[in-house]
Amino acid sequence: MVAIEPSKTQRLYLLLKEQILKGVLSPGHRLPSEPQLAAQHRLSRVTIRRALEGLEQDGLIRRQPGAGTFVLDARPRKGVVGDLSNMLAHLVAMGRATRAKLLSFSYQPSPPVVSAALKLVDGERVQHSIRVRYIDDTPFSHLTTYVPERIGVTYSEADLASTPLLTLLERSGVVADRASQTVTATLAGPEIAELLQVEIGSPLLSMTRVVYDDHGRGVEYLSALYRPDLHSFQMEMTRTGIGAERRWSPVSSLTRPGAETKPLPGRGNSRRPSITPL
Amino acid sequence: MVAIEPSKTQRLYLLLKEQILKGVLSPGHRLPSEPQLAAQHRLSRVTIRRALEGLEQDGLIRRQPGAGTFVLDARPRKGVVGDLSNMLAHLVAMGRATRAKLLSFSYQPSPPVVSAALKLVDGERVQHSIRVRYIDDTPFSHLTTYVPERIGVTYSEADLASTPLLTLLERSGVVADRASQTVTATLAGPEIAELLQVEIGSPLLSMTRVVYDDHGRGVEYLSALYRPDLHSFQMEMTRTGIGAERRWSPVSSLTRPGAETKPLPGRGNSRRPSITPL
DNA sequence: GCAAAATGTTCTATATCTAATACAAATACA
DNA sequence: TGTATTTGTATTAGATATAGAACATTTTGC
Repeated sequence: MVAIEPSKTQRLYLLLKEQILKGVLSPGHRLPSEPQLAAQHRLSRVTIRRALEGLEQDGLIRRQPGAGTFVLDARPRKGVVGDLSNMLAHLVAMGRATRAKLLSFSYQPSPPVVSAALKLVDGERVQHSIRVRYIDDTPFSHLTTYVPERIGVTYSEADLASTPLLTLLERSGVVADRASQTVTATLAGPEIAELLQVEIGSPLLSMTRVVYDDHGRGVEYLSALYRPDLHSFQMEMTRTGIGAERRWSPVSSLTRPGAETKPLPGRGNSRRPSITPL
Repeated sequence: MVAIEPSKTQRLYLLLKEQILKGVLSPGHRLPSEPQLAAQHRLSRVTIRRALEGLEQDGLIRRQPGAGTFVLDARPRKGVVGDLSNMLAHLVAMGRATRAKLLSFSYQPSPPVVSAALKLVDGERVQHSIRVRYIDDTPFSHLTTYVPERIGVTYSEADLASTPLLTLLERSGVVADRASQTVTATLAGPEIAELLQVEIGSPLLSMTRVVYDDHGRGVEYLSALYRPDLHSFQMEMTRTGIGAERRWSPVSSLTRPGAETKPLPGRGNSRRPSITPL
């Protein structure tokens, strides 16, 4: 019984991809010839070529007969970079067309995980929904939400298909006050892969958020998956405290809808830590 | 020409491994039968079995003829959930033993990406280093850093192997003032996979951070990779503003070292928001 | 005890991966 | 203009991955 290993082709493909994206191999640089690569990695030229074909498809290299294989300008992520927490507001402000497809809508006993997070009594019922959100007709997030039944009944299936959940909640008188969110990385399974239009086994950003109202009661449990090629989670920080207590603290990341792009490192940035380190 | 993909066996193997380690499938839980899995994933039973064999070898499942396949309590080490920005300080505060292995240390012309981020003139030289950080002898982060040469010369190779880079910088009189960081998801290539002791093709949390001093000059470019089974990025937020301007704002997220719950990355972290309202 | 369902085992057949080789076409350079 | 080197293409052969099926053995549950 052998450990499960990836194919040699994929190994080489990932290796080269890594080096290119990482900048080890800079744009314009010529890769070793196929026979050379074959010798270096002790693989046949067929395998080398298959890996290069993958890179070519990714737009990472240019192959010129007779000349060689060259690294292209691997542009670092042209995607919509934004703070996941306010992303939707962002997109709307930027006038991007977003829509959500409702895949599932039901009332059911709360899964243990959700019960624990929202501090429900065991088996209490919740409103459960699964949505995929699109931006300009390309899927960019997969949202699974759980809301305590007492709150869930205040909106309908149609509401959920058209309006952000948080908006619905606040319309119902719920005061979203605090949230705790966790970001991790996962792999796309067959289902998710199809919905988000990525390959099975692709990396995904996974975010779990629990929202509490002003009484500290859990009102929403959200598990979201994002395509890392379309989004990344960005935040600004400042250095606060002194001595051993000196640490990074987040800065309120209100990204200005007008000001696209860069973290804006300008020293003249008057937007000082608008956050109170209290 | 088809995109380079991992084998179906490996795909399924990684997918299930993920779910188990993440707690989606809790210990004791019985997996669907092999024919069921085959149907769900549209694979042959042979393939299903190969993947399960891998998991069995890892000690993640127990297979009992006639009964089924069960998830074992392989909950590895308790995941250290923390804010990536202050993680190191955390760990130190918790008395965990961390050490870094220096894999590379050199002075070289700045890669274009780094030049752009740090706003260096093209070709300006930088101090480049690659480190792997261990906690209790298991690798948990892979760090690639670039520092402008004028600053880089203030510390030695030995310094870097023993002391956090930011500490070195501040010791040299650099005042780290602001930082911009971006979090995404990637896949582990062969090199990284070996260094972080994960499978090739495993998901990784990728963080890029640019640190600026009080004059707005870039002083450090950091590209870090984290194992999502050991760490996740957590933050607390509050709801601020009114009306259409109502948004999420981050809260200084100091995790209390004392609060040693059974965290576990991913879904189901029921840990109550442990912010210190100071 | 019996039937259903689960994993374990074995087999055949096909597709894909990989190696090895040969040759054509395009390019670079002395 | 050659000549060497490069990528593109094709063929052959063997190893491996995957699908599909049949059957044995163990367990569960009635």
